[in-house]
Amino acid sequence: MSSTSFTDLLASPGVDCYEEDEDFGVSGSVSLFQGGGFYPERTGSGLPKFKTAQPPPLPISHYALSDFIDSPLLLSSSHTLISPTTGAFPFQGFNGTSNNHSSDFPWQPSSALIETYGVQDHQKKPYGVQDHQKKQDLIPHENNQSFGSDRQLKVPSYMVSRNSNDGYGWRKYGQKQVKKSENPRSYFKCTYPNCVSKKIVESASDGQITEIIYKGGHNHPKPEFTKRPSSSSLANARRVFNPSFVVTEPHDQSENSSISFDYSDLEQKSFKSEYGEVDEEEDQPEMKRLKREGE
DNA sequence: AAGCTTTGACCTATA
DNA sequence: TTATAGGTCAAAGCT
Repeated sequence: MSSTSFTDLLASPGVDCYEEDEDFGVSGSVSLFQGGGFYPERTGSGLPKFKTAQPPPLPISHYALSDFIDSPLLLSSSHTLISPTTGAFPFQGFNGTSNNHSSDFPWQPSSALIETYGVQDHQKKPYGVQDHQKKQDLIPHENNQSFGSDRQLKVPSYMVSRNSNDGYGWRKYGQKQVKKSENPRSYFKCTYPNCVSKKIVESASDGQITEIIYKGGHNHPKPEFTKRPSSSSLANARRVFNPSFVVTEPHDQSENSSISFDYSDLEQKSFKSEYGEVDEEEDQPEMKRLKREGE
């Protein structure tokens, strides 16, 4: 197991390229656990402090993905692996047989900075500088070829611009063309009252999500949705986003020294909502829209 | 009518 | 100190 390579994981039948969305990154976020828990980082004023959260000493993303995967830190602390193709956790031994009470936990611990990368993007453009350098380090180029013709990764624009179906409600509050990427970034805030969680979605012109960055954490449980999508197309559309892997970075220096991967906790907390209901839970506004259109 | 996206302007951090 | 880039605001329009 310790020799599991990125390629192996890619080839693994257990890796479902159509697994769920980036929220696994959220669920798999790590840095918040060792510090005593949830940390929507806040300044003294109560505002989230994102900029100061650059943790140079030991960001995971400085390591090769294979190292990350092989890390006993990761393996020993959970039953899970991050799928390099999906960014999802296979959750071995957690196929719904475990505690499924996702609603039992008061909040979704998604406060770590999470970056998920769409695979296609890496073959068409190299990342440039700084963080992107790190990203490249995490991407075994040999494996990029595996995604060569994977056109099913195309993501409808509504997915990109809305919420990428992680179960939370997101409202777009800005878009910007940034220099270090050829793709525009869309800025989203969680629509839940008083929730400071944000995410930045970088998407290519053709609608492919190339990167998602989560900032801040949700201070509320994931909304429960009861709607069941009848549209297979919508379901399919939702599935096409295929983050190649998840990188987490603690963005609080206080957490640099020890990065904990307590996924077991996360499993219990979020798995149901991810695997059990996530197919049913839709982008809430999107569903409203579709519903309206159907009427 | 509410909630969303769009988009230009503005603010702030960084080199 | 200044220029630049990234992030956010907020008005307007749309669904």
